[in-house]
Amino acid sequence: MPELPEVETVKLGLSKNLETLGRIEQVKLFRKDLRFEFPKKMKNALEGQKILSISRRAKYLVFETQDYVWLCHLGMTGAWRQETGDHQKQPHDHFRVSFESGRSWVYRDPRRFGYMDLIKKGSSIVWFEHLGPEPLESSFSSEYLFQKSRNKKAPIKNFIMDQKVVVGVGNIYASEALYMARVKPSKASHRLTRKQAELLVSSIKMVLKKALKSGGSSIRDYKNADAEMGYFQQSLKVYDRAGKPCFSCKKPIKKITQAGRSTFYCSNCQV
DNA sequence: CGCTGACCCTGACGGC
DNA sequence: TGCCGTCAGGGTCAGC
Repeated sequence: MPELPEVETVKLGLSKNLETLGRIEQVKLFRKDLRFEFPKKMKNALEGQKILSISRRAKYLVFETQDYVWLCHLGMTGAWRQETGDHQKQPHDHFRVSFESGRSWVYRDPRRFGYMDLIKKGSSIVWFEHLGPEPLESSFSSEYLFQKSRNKKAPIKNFIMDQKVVVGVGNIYASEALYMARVKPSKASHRLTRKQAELLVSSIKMVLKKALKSGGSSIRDYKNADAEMGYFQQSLKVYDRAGKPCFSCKKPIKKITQAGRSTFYCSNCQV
């Protein structure tokens, strides 16, 4: 679930009525680790703090309190749930913060590929040090991608999924953007033409923006348990459509494996 | 340097 | 019905 657009949507959801949340009254860890151990100081440090803002960098949620930057990466299956009053712990609930207002946030993550970290404000955030530009910011330009891809032999799909190149392009949107730009995923990055770099950059931006727009509904749907399907079926042109006809030329969509991940493309439309 | 495969973990799904 | 293999949207790392 946690594509960049969904992390953004989670951010917006948690940001609602942030000013009426009040201080963090209690932090509860239901286990000692997710992908990594929770910071030892986490509970003590956060209790009494107030969440001042929520932002996003790459696929990290960034909670700013008076004294700390609290990071949360959702991994593959991480999700936040907002609750009011008393609630029963559900399977795979690992973490809960309760606020003065009586509201609480519960982190659930079946596969536990997510993680959290707590950094004293003013300290450098190591997790962010080697991240490339945000895909929707102007610094991610065709000129940037073109220059960056010179002398890189890696397939273009791997290249755009490399967080040092650009953040937030996941496995689904990599395939989708390459299809939109009509670029073959296996193409060596350094062989990308200027024109293709332009098309690819605008495709990445377009695909993410479109997903961002339907992101809200995707999250609502997600809670309704069956709407995730609807979201996928409506918006994805190649992902998970192996063997099905290309919407443009009707030839069957191909599925290959690159760097251990599935890639979907049209061998006729993409060059 | 770049690529593959293993790994972290659980659940869903399809085939038999 | 149930068991088993495969795969999943993220990311890192050793090893070739």
